[in-house]
Amino acid sequence: MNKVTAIDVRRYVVDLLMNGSLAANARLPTEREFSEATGASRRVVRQALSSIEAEGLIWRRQGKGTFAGQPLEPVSALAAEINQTAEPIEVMEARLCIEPEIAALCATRATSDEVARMWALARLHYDVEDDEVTELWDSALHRLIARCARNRPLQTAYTLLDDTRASRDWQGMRARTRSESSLRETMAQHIAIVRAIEAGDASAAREAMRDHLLTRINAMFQAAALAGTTAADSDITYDHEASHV
Amino acid sequence: MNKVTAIDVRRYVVDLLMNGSLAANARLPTEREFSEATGASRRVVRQALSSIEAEGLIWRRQGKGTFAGQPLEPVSALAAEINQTAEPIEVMEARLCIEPEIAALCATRATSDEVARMWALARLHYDVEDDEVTELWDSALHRLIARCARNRPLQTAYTLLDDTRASRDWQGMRARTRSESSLRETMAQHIAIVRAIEAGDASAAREAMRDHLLTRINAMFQAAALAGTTAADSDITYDHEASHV
DNA sequence: ACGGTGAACCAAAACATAATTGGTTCGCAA
DNA sequence: TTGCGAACCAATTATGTTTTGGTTCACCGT
Repeated sequence: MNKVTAIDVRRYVVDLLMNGSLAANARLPTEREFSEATGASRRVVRQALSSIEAEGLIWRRQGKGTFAGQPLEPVSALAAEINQTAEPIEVMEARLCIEPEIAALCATRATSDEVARMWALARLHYDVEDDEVTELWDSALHRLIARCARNRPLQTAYTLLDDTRASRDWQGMRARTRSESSLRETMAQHIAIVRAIEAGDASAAREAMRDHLLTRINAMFQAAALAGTTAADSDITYDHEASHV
Repeated sequence: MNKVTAIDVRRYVVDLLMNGSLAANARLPTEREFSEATGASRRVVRQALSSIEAEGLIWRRQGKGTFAGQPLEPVSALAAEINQTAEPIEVMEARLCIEPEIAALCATRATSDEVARMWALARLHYDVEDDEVTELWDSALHRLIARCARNRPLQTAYTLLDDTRASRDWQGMRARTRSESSLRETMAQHIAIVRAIEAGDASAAREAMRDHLLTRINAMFQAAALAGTTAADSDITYDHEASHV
C-alpha cells in the first residue's frame, strides 16, 4: 500500500504553481483530477489545497474551481462597461493616487494571518519565463492588500483599475517593462511594503507603495520611449507627483 | 374598418404612464401585448412607442422590454450596488483617500475657465434651510474638481462615491450635520481649496481638501454621537488618518 | 403605385435546465 | 480509531429554450 500523503500532494501542486504553465485564467485542475493524478484520496488533496490556500497562493470557490493567486472582486459586468476607454498611463496615475492610501489603511487593519499571506506572495520565487505569470502573482499581492484595507468603496475603485490590466494593450507593455533587474527591484519593493504593513506603520506603507508604483510608471515611460511610436515627451520621468509634502 | 392610429396608441400608453401606478423604471407591457390590447398593428404600436421614447418618458432594450423613465447609467448602477452594503462612514473614508489626490492633480491641470467656474460655485450663498440644495451645490463643486483632474478612472471612482449622497440614510445625516456655523466653515474651506487650485499649488490643494473632508467626517461622528443609537465610540474624532506626515 | 398589415425572421436578454465543482456527511473497512 | 470512497449538498457555470425589441418582406386594399 503506497500511501500518498498530504505533503506529497502539496509538493505536487506547488511545483505546478512554480514551474508548470498555468492556464490563462490561472485555473488549476479540479480536486477530483488532482486525486486521480496523484493517486491520493480526495480528502488528502483537500488537506493539501487547504494549506496552500491558507498560505495565500491559491483560492477556491464552490462551483467555480481552484485558482492561483488572489480572487478578483465580482464587480465584473459593470466595471468592464465603465472602463472601456482607459489609457494605461491614466490607470497608473489613478493607482498612484489610490493605492498608497489603501496600503496605509491596510497597515492599520491587516490581521497577522493576512500579513503571513502577503509574505508568502512577496517572497515567491517563480520561473519568470512568462509575463502572464509575473502579472498573476504581482496582482495577487496588490489585490490582497486592497482587500485588507477593509473599505468596500475603495476596494471597488481599485477593482475598477485592476480589471483593466487584463485587457487590451497591457500585454505588450508588460513584456517591455519587465526584466531580470526590474523583477528583483519589484520584489524588494514588495517586501518593503509588506514589512511596513506588518509593522502597522501607515506612513511607511504609503511611501513604500508610492515608490513601487513610481518605479513601475517610469519603467512604462521608458518602454514607451524605446518603442518610440507613442508619447513624444515620454523621456521625462514622472515626477511632478513627487511634490508630495 | 375602425383604424387605430399611432396617436391613439400614444394616448393609451401615456395615460398608462400618468394614471397607472408605475414606479420609475417599472416595466410596461410588451409591444405584442399593446398591439393586442389596442387593436393596432405592431408597426403602429412601435411608432407610438418610438415617439414616447424620443420624448424621454420611456426607454426600450431589445430582449429586455420597455420601461418607464430613463435608463440607469452603469456608474449609477454600480453606486447603487455599493450602497446596499457600504456604511456612510466607509464612503467618507474612501473620499478622504481619493479626493485630496484629485485636488492635487486638479491644481496642476485646471484651466482658468474651470477655476472661474469653481469660484462661482464656492462663493455661492445658499440657504441653510434646504438640505437638498446645499448638497446639490456642494456636490457640483466637488464633481467639477474631480473632472478637472483629467483622469477618467479617478473621475469614475469619485462619481461612484458622490452618487451615494442621493441614497438611503445619507439624508438624515445631512440634516443633523448641517448648521449655520458649519455651513460658513464649509464655505471657507471651499474657498481655500479653490484658492490653492488657482495658485497651482498641489500640496496646498491636497491639504485643503483633507481639512475639508476631515471636518465633515468629524461632524458626522458628532451627529452620530448625538443620535446615540449607533457607534458607541463615535465621540472620538477621526484622527488616526492624521498621521499623514 | 402606394401604404399599411401581418407574418416571419434576427439578435439581445432573460429564463429554465443540466452539468460541473468545491464543500460536507456517512457507511464501511483495514 | 483512522482513512477511504461514495454519495450528497450548494454554488457556479454551461447550454438550450423562450421572450422581447428590432427588421425585413410578401401580400392586400385602396
